[in-house]
Amino acid sequence: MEDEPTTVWNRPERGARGPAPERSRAQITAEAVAVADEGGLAAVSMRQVARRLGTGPASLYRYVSTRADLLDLMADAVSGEIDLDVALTGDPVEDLAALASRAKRTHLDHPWLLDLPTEPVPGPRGMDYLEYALRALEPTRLAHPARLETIGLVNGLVTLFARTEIRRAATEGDSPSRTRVPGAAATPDRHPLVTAALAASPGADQDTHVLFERMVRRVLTGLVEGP
Amino acid sequence: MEDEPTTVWNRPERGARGPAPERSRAQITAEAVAVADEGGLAAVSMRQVARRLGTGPASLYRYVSTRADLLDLMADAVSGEIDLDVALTGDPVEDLAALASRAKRTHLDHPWLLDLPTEPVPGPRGMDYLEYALRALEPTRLAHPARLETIGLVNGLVTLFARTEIRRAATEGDSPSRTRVPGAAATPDRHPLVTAALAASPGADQDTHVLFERMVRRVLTGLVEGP
DNA sequence: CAATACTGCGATCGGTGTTCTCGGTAATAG
DNA sequence: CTATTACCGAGAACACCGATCGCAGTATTG
Repeated sequence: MEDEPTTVWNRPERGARGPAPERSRAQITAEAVAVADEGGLAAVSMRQVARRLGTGPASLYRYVSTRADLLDLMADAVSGEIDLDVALTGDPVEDLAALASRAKRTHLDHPWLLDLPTEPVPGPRGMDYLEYALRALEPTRLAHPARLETIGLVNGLVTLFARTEIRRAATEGDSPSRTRVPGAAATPDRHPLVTAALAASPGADQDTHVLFERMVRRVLTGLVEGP
Repeated sequence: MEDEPTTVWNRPERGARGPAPERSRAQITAEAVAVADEGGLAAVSMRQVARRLGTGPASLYRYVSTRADLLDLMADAVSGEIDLDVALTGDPVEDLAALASRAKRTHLDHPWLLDLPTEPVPGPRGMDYLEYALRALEPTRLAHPARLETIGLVNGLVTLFARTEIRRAATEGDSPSRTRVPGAAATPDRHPLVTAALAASPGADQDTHVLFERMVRRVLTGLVEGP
């Protein structure tokens, strides 16, 4: 009936009694991020991270009560890479669009962010991000819940475009005829439009980033000054 | 240099030589979907599915070359639950919005869809869906790549709203004070706007579905008749 | 100083995806 | 009609995973 707090963020980093811990959450998190950056999220196992830290898997559980906790820490750590020192202009659309751009950049730097099993519980860095976004929306007449939803939607657009850009970058290096992966199940008679559309999109057409910017601005203007 | 096709969809379901298989991909997929529906995606293990089919884990690899294949099959199977027999009206915005609504319904019926590690490779059912969406966009003057991107964006909105609705439904049954999970790392002094916004969003405000419909229509009108 | 509460960590448990192998079976080739 | 060939089922095993337990050692508290 009186169980412990459920997220990493309200569990104390360490107790006050025993010997000083030889490592810190930040250190472990940094190592885990490094592992994920080079080997993908699947490579982030307790054993792997422990090995790179020169310790045993069991020791990590002094700092983290589960693997999911570690993933939350990782997500929050890279959230801290988003620059929040950019001054706000006062135009909510412009400010949020710029923020979204920087957030997408972080997703491209750490593609494993999109593989996180469940949307991570925001930590202090994520809260800073949210606070910044809310400050950008301050000039608005939106109700408070609507502001949160707006930010959520922008974040959704970020992950959406980040996903397509990452996929595009990953498919880029392969031979074009072999990597018809998305059209594997397309049959020309049953799916004429699909085959036509797939055939007509060989080049990376134009920079998806400008499409992203335009999209975000359009959605934001619609939301901010609409009803 | 000459390796086998990489997706389930172009691997033959069975060979022509040996004894008839005792099961089919469809049967295994159906069982796996059932497992996921009641136990979440984590419950879908080869052993679990095999046990429910009354066989051993190794046998499943006659039908599926990896667990990821099984997940692809599952995703495509539930894609088939989206009704594609609804006649098109000729209004792309209206038709795509209606389609998106039905797609979101499917996501709510199978919440594990959002937990899929990577966006699954579309199968025949997914292709039917894509073909239908492209037919809806036929009256448009959009270029072919732009049509695919539009559909991708609508799908993104579907997953986005499905995620929030699922989360809301899951959090609904808990006591309101204990389940302040999202605000676990919010500190009132450092994040005044966040705490204010979180405090002001207790009720489920209004139906998110109408917000979804409005959002999709707005985005679509902007994309379809804009440049 | 004694009690206490912590840390590090080897050993271990139950579970996972996947492969090997082998006996049996059905379609095909000669 | 027989021999070959390619397939199917499945038991056993491998390597790895997340997580727990218990114990020796250590710093803080009373």
